Amino acid sequence: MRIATWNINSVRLRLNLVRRFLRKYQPDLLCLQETKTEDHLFPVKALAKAGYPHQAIHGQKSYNGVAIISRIPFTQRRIRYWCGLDDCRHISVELDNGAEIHDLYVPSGGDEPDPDINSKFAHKLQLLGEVTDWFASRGNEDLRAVLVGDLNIAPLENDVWSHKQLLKVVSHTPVETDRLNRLRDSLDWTDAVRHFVPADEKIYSWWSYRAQDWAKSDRGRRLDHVWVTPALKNSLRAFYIPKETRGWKQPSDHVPVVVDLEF
DNA sequence: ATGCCGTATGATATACGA
Repeated sequence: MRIATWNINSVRLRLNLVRRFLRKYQPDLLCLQETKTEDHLFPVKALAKAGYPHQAIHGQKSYNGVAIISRIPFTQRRIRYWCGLDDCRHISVELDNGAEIHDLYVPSGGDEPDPDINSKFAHKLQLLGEVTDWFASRGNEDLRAVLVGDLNIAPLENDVWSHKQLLKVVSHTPVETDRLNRLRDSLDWTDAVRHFVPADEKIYSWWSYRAQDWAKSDRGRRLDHVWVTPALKNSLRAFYIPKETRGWKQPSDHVPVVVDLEF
């Protein structure tokens, strides 16, 4: 089973890039974030025609939005709401084998890493806390679950181009990485990419649009993640971060993260 | 680290991303 996650930054604008990725990497499931479209405008038919007829979508106009498209069927589709908002940041499906796939889009958090003066940062921390409590509340060592998405935090020193220079930049501040570690502890999740890549090796999934030459400056961050519960840890087989998608015409600023599981 | 780049929208400026 191959699972992919991609913050697409408008699924309608980048439909052709999605199709190109699907053709080239053949994931069984693709979890999208920042689809930025209402459900009735989601490209249901085009993606079904591309081989992904099973779709769970939860979007709104302009902002956020998540979707799971699949070539294998799923039995359940659920949405969770965080911070009392219906702002389209979560959707999950359950596969025939009982595994849950959770697609999550964590708020970016604005510019100032202080919840007292920046409500976006407060929202980010609160949402992480609620997600942590929810997963912890359903803890069960047999739970087979995969959590993917744009978590908007680069937790390790080598998840950013300069640990020292980003310590006070939202996405890599200690308060955020602490909260993400607490979320990881909620179900003893395994970070699938770091399962394969040693902690001293730099690896990213996002490069700013603002760099003149994203590849040359290579000032990236690893904001997109695939985590698995202990019951699936031994099923991890491989990962791919198809960096070339960042160089495609009119790209997303995020690239996909792809994980192969044998189950 | 700051960028001044990219998305969306009853839009020609503004909010948001990170």
